[in-house]
Amino acid sequence: MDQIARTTKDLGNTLRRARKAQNLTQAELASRAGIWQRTVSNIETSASGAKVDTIFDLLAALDLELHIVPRSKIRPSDLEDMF
Amino acid sequence: MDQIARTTKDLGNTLRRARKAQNLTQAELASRAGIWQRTVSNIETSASGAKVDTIFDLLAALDLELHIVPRSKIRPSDLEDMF
DNA sequence: AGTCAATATGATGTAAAAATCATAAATCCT
DNA sequence: AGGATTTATGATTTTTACATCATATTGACT
Repeated sequence: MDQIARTTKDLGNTLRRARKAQNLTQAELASRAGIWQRTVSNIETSASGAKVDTIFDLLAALDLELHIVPRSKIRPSDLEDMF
Repeated sequence: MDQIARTTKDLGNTLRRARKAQNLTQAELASRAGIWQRTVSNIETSASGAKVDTIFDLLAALDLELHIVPRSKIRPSDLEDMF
């Protein structure tokens, strides 16, 4: 169930889900990541494009990391619902 | 062999490898992605933090996508060299 | 409905990335 | 070594995110 992101919208949605899954408020996450609640909100709603560094701060605070993967690659998780 | 990125440095290295694997020059990639060779160079060398939108432009031009994954998760690829 | 917590958003100043010009430096090829 | 290609980088302008203040708005709970 790992999340795919191809746009900032995807990324915002994924970050929001991850945050909620860990029962964090935007303010709590922001303070952990060393940024502002305002910025978390902006990123989650894709109100503005973010900087990569800010995203990495958030990912670290959520114990997540990025995997860079070929789009066409068929992944095991895709096969699961294939039949 | 999918690439993990936790920092902009990781990301720059990965993007450069992907570009070379596809035999593209920075200028070619830049034009495909609708950005500047200068910017590709900056990102690959992590000379400056980039914007997420720019990264997504590059990833799309390279037919790559991001997967957001828990850091602690043990992946099959990790198991491969485990014994 | 009313309260409290959480999220969204207005405004402004600053910092930094991208655009855009250029050329220098490094790499590759024969 | 020399020439061509590729990458790095200097300088300036424009654009935009982030910081920082604040408050409005929404959502949840009793």
